[in-house]
Amino acid sequence: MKSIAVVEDEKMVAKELSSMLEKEGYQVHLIEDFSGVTETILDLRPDLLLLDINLPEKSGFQICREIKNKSSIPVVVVTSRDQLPDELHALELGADEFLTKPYRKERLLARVANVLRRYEGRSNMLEGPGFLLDRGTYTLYVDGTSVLLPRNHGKILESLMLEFKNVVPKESICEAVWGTSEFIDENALQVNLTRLKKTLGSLPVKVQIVTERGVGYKLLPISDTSEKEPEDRV
Amino acid sequence: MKSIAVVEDEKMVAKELSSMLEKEGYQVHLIEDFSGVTETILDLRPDLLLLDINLPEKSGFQICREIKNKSSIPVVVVTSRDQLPDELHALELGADEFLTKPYRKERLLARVANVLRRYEGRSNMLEGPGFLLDRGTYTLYVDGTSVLLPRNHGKILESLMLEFKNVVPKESICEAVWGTSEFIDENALQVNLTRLKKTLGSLPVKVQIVTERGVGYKLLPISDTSEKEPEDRV
DNA sequence: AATACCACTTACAATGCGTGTAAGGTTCTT
DNA sequence: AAGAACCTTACACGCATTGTAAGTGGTATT
Repeated sequence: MKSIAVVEDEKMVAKELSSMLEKEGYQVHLIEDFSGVTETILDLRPDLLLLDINLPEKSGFQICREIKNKSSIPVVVVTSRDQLPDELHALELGADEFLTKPYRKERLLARVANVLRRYEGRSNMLEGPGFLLDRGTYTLYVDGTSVLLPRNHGKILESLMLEFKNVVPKESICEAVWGTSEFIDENALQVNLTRLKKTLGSLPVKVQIVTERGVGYKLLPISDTSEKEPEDRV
Repeated sequence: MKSIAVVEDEKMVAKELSSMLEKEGYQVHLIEDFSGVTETILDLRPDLLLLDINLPEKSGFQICREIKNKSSIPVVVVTSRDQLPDELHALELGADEFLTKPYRKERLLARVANVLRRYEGRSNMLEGPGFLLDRGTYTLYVDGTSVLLPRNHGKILESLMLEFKNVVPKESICEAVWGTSEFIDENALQVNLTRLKKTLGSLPVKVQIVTERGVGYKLLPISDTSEKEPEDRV
């Protein structure tokens, strides 16, 4: 069952949306506490986000941007003002659909289904800056072409992407690659990491593996090697 | 440069659309002869189709359906009637976007850009009934999962998909797999074909390799083994 | 019905890629 | 300056993919 997070401040509308979507067979999460919306949504990991732009506390645009930055959850933006700039802005921020209130029930449902269908299959794709990683085959999509990563390279990249911008301890990576088996050889990881680095370096990928001496590794956007990013979250 | 095919019967509108899109940097193909529109479009292989629903000779819906059946060209549907059923119907037929006239220039351009961006990278994907084939790595996407085909299996499937439903002579397949080099061994193809057949058989793919005795092979949708399909096109 | 041709199956050997191991070099830190 | 952590390189093993070969099965034509 697909789950949908709904962010909407007008309670009446929220209720209506909720029941409409539930009747259609979706699992709905109404979000009414707007402090820390973004985190709430990221924790929920819904299959889709239905987002009102006009919120009391925080701009819907802001939320959209944050969600799109930190995840690849599809976003459908809803607004009461039929203002073109809003729509363009939302699409710029990565929104996948845009609807104006009042909307017809069928139209909304059709759009939602459309977006979900569009993202279908992309479910086991990890999204990075400028590239996609297929978690099943470790096919890397970058710049319109595709490259096949060897399984272990892929697993390493995968575990780094899952903690994007955060340090992943070497033990975690080993566990991800060889299963929870005890440290076979730390060097094995080392070698594979180097190989992966070389591969990534030869591709137009806007990302970089940075080693954190004594701890592990992290994946960073290129031209952002500075230490300003929050990195003390381990 | 992205190319866009425009199907629109009102000449004024067509001209306007055309210049608008060209100013934006697209290569526009205006289609004004509506006999054999579908073939014209398929021959053009545009990156996107901008399609008016209300046409004199043929229903836009029909065109949309045909294009979506025979290709994976993205379709943006435009209509003058703001009728919900139209929109739903279009989306059902696989249209990617829906716009009502009169539309704001920016909105249309934004939608077009959005759709094009969405299809980016999918450019080297071949689409079959219920699955996708990445022509770069021969990753097969089916039913939400992905499988990696060996290179030669992939090449064979690729050449069959490019002539979907039509017989591909054995020589053509050999050429596609081993280059134009002379028939190495017809048996090699035989063996690989069998292996590919087995692989496909073990996947939830709605497709089937049928051998055409003395000629070659063809790819057919499953539960359509009958001989009614046009197969004499070689 | 028999034959000849074509399609299929199976097994096996070879090639190549991915991988881990080992040894030695480099960089960082104290 | 020394030790620790990290990196590089080379090599050998193993598995998947592939082509070869030989033999079986099916079909069409006479």
